[in-house]
Amino acid sequence: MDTLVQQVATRLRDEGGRMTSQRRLILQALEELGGHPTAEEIFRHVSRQSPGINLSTVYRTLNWLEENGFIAPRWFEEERRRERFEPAVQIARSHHPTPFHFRCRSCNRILEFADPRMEEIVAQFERRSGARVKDVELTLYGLCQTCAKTESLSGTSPHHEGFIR
Amino acid sequence: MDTLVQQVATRLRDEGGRMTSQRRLILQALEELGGHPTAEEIFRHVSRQSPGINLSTVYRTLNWLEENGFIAPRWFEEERRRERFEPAVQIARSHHPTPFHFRCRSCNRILEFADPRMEEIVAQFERRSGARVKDVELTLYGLCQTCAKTESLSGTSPHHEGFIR
DNA sequence: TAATTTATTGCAAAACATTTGCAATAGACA
DNA sequence: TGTCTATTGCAAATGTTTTGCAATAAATTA
Ligand SMILES: [Mn+2]
Ligand SMILES: [Mn+2]
Ligand SMILES: [Zn+2]
Ligand SMILES: [Zn+2]
Repeated sequence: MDTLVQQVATRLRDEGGRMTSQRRLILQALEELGGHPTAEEIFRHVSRQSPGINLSTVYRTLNWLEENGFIAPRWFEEERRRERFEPAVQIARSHHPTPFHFRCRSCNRILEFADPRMEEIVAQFERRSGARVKDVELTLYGLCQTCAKTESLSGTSPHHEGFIR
Repeated sequence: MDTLVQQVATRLRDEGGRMTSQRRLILQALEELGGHPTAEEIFRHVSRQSPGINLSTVYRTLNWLEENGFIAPRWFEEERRRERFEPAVQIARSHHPTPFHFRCRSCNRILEFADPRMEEIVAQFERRSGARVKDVELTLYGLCQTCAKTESLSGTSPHHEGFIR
């Protein structure tokens, strides 16, 4: 049990599912793309290998992978309707390795980080509220190092290029 | 300059806009509803007063209020497409009074909280990454006190009622 | 107060991301 | 190789938000 495809195949077999060529391609796309690709991006990637594949197949597969803990979706503010799926690099972990994100409002670059102090913040909230916290979503928005520099040079934001998506 | 309607009217006048009966109703709805209403909920609320009002008018007004810093949108995970607007209780502040949220996955109740330690977490991220952080979004998900109790009594979640929406 | 200007509205249609019903296809297993 | 049925492709539906446009009504002017 090593590659993503194999792990998924095993889980699939356990519940009477089938490993198909489409699912194999989508899993490879997740590994090759990394980062936080959208369903659309994954679709375009697999379409190069296999032009016949359908967008709804991508959605169905992504949903199954999510329900089975292989990937996790993320949402970033204005992108109201776009889902970005965590790469399936750390498989079968329900929690993200470095769960927190920073997103540059100028170039859309995403940085990941972790901070042990979050744990105490959550613990205190639980004590005070009586609630039981299962998941934590922390996202910072602003300008990445590169964009912050460009910004300060040219006065009011010239919306420079260098986009990631 | 005291009520929300008056503040908005002033801003409107400053930029050649007009205070309409529809906008007045929507602003009253924001005050009366409080919490984190959706566009749809605001629409239903104003429709009771004035059945002729149109959903797109609600959206257009909400967008204008957002662009002008009177309200702020929030997104909560699975509700992929629903926007919840912060009430306009604290007007003309670009930052939310208590910026962090907890949302119960069982009853959808939302609790708000603040924690001064977040500031140091953000500051450290800025130092290490070189990025400039403008906004912080922290959302916790889990079970509120009430739902946590019910849950523990009855074994596997019976998805009890008492919904907020 | 009436006329003028044009921002705003209601309406219907479009946009956009995602889901779903269904008949055809193709994995898995005997 | 044949059987069973999970999965696919396709087209249509869904749910939310936006947009074009002619009609309406705030605000300003005469
Ligand atoms: Mn990530
Ligand atoms: Mn809030
Ligand atoms: Zn940047
Ligand atoms: Zn609850």
